[in-house]
Amino acid sequence: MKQHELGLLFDQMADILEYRGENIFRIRAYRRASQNLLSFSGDLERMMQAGELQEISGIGPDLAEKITEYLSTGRIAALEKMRRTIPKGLLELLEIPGVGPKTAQLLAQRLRISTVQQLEAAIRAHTLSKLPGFQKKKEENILKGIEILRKGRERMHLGLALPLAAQLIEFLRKLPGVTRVSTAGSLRRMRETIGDCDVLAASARPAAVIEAFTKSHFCSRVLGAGTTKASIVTPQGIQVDLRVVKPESFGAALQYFTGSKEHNVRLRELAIRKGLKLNEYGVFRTRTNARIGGREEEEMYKALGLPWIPPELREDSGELEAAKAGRLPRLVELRDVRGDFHIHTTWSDGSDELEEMAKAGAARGYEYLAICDHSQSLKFAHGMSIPRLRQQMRKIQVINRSSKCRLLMGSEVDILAEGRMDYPDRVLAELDFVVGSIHSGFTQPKAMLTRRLITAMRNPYVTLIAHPTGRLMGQRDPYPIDLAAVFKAAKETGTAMEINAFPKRLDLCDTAARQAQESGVMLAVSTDSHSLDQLDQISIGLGVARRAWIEPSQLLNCLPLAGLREWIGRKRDEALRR
DNA sequence: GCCGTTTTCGGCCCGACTGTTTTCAGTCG
Repeated sequence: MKQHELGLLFDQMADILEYRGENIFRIRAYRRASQNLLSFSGDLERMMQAGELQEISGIGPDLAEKITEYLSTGRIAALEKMRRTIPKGLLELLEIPGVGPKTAQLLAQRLRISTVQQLEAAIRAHTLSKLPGFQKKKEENILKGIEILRKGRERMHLGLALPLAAQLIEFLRKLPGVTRVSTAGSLRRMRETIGDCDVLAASARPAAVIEAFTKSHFCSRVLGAGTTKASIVTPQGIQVDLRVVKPESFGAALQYFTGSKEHNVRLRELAIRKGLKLNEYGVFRTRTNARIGGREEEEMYKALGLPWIPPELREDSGELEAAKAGRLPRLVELRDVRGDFHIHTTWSDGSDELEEMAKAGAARGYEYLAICDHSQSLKFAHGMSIPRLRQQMRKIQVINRSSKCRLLMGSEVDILAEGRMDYPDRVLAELDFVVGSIHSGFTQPKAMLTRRLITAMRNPYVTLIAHPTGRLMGQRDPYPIDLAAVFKAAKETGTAMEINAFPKRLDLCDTAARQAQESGVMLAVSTDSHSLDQLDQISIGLGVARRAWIEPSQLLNCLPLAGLREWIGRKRDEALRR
């Protein structure tokens, strides 16, 4: 997680440089380094020791040195020095939407304002209007910005954004003159949280679409609307940005608005070197301004000599290099998935019956579903005693006689404080599929939690470690574990690691999952469904898997039933032979 | 501050919207 801390620190350095009005390209270098570190999935410490930090894109000699300094001392002297050159509290001003470096500079130098409170008081006292270029409207905008900042600029998770996006798309598709519609932005890239919903439409008459949109029931407040784009807030308080382009530019606009920004910047740099120019209207020859594509997204990449890159990979985290070398992964898709694991029913804390789950699995074309209700210790979730577990196993065997989708006899077994499992091995041996998970003792030190997980993985019957870091977005931070050590043990013991598809969990997260996949660990997407409809959340988990560059061969769900049984059996055999 | 199938120096992505000083700087994505 050091890369995350460093990413934030470099971003702060960029803020300060920007406030001081320094070289824009130097600022950009810090921003790019920040972004790349935030999405970096490798082992920073190891790279530092091997002297490989400069292999990270955007990291040169200077920043490599700053990273080394931070990893060894926990500080960056240059940043501390920079902080002393700006008024205290000023960085907070820059957080206000609508306040950039120029405004902050003006406020600090002319009115000695350097905190949000001071700024608010000054607006209420109308002292801002004394500044050049400040009138009523601008004051109002800043007040609105402060309000948004206070609300915490909440990002919503994908589970909320996807249904809204589906409704928006249906609405837009029905408007007269609209020929194509798509999500864009972080939503299309399947980021785990979304700042605002980006939607793109193609129409020969964009202004009419914008008007219909801002007058629709989706809109409770218009933040801004021109002839080709509009930003609104829905009654639920979600910001939606709509762009409308001519059909011949749809591909270019889709590419452009899907981002990420870093991916696009790299793409345009590449274009310049090839004598081309990219924008949201198409791809053009720089010299003649002749347009050579833009109706389809593929054309944009093709013009640069690249294959189409799946949106989930567009984070400037190696996808352009892979595309150039013809080594893009064949990402896992829903049609590769043959089953789901970690399913709860009325036997513990789920709300639907075994039979209904079997039918729902068959309806999705699944070969199998692993039923994994809670184990005996987890009283509040109606964890099952051993006799009750055996009763459920008998029931499953009966259902399997007539079910198209096979139910696997499984359990979500608590990993107890010392790494011992909540059922004895003789009981685990009766099960087809054992999920191990931690539900208690989250506050143990890192070393102890890590040892606890590794001990569980050494158990021959444990197939899968569920939600390995235990995080709940907005509620509980991940508990501290040594991921590299856990993945090493997973690889050695033949234990799979879960990508839990529950929208608040998404655990492993994208970067951790990529680290696991690069370590050669088998992964599994499971929905942790507690009801029938939650089985659909598999697509959210697959989004994470795709962001982690996972191919079908690296995902347990893609094995046919026989192959799955073989994979589970291999670990049991090898462990018992020792 | 980074980076290289034009370059180890001299470049570095592009456009919409807003408010306003009415021609463009500032901010955002």
